[in-house]
Amino acid sequence: MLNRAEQKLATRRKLIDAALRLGAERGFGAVSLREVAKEAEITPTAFYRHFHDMEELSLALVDELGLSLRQLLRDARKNFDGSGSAVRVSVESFVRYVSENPNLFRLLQGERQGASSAFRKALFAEIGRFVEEMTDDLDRISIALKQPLRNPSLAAETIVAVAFTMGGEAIEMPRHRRPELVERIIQAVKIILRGSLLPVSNRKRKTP
Amino acid sequence: MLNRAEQKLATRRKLIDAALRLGAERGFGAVSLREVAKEAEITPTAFYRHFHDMEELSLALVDELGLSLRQLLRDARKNFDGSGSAVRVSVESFVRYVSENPNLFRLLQGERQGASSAFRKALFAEIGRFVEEMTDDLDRISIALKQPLRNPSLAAETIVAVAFTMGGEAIEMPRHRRPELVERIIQAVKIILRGSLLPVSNRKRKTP
DNA sequence: TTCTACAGTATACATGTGTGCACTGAAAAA
DNA sequence: TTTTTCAGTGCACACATGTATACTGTAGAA
Repeated sequence: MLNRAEQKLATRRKLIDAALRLGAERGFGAVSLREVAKEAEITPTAFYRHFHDMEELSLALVDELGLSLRQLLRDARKNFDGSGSAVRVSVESFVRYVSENPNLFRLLQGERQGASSAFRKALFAEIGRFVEEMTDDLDRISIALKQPLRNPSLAAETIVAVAFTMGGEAIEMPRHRRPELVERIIQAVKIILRGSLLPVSNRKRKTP
Repeated sequence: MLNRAEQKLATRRKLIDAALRLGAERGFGAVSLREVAKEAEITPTAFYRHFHDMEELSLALVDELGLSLRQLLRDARKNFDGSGSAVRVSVESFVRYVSENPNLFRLLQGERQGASSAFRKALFAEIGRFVEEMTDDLDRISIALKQPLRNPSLAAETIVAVAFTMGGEAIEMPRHRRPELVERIIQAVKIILRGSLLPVSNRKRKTP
């Protein structure tokens, strides 16, 4: 069986999952402590054994989100075996991630505006980390392909903005139409990468 | 003085403004009917003379948003006198819009996820209209400049996604740092436009 | 085996919530 | 002038909310 610490952790998980489920539908600010407790099958007062208020729970959700985003990056890199299109593989990983973690993703996109200040700060920190990692990837790729980019960090930020925005649509879309969405995101990302390329100097072109 | 119909309209405005103010901070789902009524300085029961519930109020907010977005487009076009950079003028108009209508903009960006289904539907319809108008503008400009674009509607969608995402940061940013943000958005938009340009065929380049 | 720490329960209370009902007073219609 | 209309009020209700206080049962330390 589970020992005491494990049991406590399990209940904590239940609370986090409950908050995620309820918050994704209505927006996190509209979820009450009592609702979360009920959804997690504990009494309202037992809630305080885990979090001192809803605000603290929300910060735990952001941690959860950060973790999952790093997992996403790892998956995307793993799935890219060197052959094929890195963009396609990444976008596919991303849309799969959104499909499999709709509640976390809703948190990410929905609470940028609207939540408490501490919450927003934590959220933007996670998004910032994600953009940084993507910047590193872009740097590496552009060096490997000898296709230098003007402003890799702006390119990364732009790609993330577009992917996150368009990715949000995936959640409410019937599954069979998601491949179309994947194609559109891929096209958008390619537009951004193409627009970020430094022009190849004419000299090189003219003397093959 | 105000006649009866005007008075009623004035109170309706107060309700809408109140809802916008409160909803922008906490997320719309977290705002109660009673709060809105109090903020608008009427009794809770008088609320029902204007809207049959909070959901209906929220749809009025979306109308408000649509109106303001069309106003934004008109302003941006008006401010562009033909000289200078159309991108710069548009982005400046946009960031000014966000600065002057922070609550409407929060509604736009914050409630895509999380609100009721009818609300989201209305919201996306407005965003869709905005993207369409921008597509038309891009078409016109690219024809005027004889620089055809691959996929104007995808370009427009991408530009809107990026501008709306980055524009959201303007609200919480101290005023004096907004010019930097404007520059970053301008760069991002230019990246997208550049990436959307059809390659100039080599033939034309080689025979001037 | 006894004792203690502590996750979870039960009960209670003040306050907030949506909404029904009967009302008022003044603008507008008759 | 009299009557009607109707935005806004006051009160009342059943129910939800956050949280304080006292409790219980059991895992794990002594």
